[in-house]
Amino acid sequence: VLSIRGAQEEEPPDAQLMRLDNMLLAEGVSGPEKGGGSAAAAAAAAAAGGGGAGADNSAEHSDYRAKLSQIRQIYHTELEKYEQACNEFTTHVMNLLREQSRTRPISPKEIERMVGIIHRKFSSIQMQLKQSTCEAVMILRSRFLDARRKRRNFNKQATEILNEYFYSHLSNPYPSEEAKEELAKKCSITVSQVSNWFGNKRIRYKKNIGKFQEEANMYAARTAVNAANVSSHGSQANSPATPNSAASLSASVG
DNA sequence: GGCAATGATTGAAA
DNA sequence: TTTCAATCATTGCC
Repeated sequence: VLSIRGAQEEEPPDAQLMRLDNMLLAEGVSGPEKGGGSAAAAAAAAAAGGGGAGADNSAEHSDYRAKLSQIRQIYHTELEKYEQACNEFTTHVMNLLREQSRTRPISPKEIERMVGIIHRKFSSIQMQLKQSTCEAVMILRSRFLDARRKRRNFNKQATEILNEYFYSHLSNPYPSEEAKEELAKKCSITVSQVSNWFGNKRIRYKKNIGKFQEEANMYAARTAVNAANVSSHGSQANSPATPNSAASLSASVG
């Protein structure tokens, strides 16, 4: 009675095992040879491709699949090994008991108990295997999904647009949500990429203003030239920009 | 291969 | 929630 109660109180006995099994099945590690795995990989690839380009997605996808199938292979050979070892050990113990039965009476219940103990031992080992396999898959997935690993530099035009905004708003380089959306559209990047860029730019500029001085001068001059061109073309009527600031900027520079 | 530049992430602070 | 500051991971130049 004690042992039964103990077993029941030891949390759910195989709830964790079921969780592991479900996960391995979902990831395509323990399922049928092909199909489930590629589905999971495709889902992961789709999740990873949210950012931007995604043209070289198939290469990464196949890389992910290759690594997953490696994990899968190791998992299966290990599992098979344990099963074989379990069977061998069980028959070995059975033989011993059979031999012992010549010298002492051995009840079927005792044999059953022995087999149960052996199976429990081996299934706990299998559980460890499943757990470490799950961990390996999780690590693989997190690496695959980590956007830092497939970072691409923005193209020159995008960087120029962002820098232009930054240096022409140097006193308050915090674009509004609308401004971010517009910049994102112009640069063909996402709004969060714009936010990241400004976050990085602000902190790096602040940390080393001297290093960015040349760049700042260049963009200030360019902005001034643009402002001068706009005013010389007499397009004040359809220009929503504040004429005061533009005028003062162009006056002070040129 | 070493190194600086750069985009992304993370946790704390505002 | 947004921003800051530190850090990670990759890119690209030498």
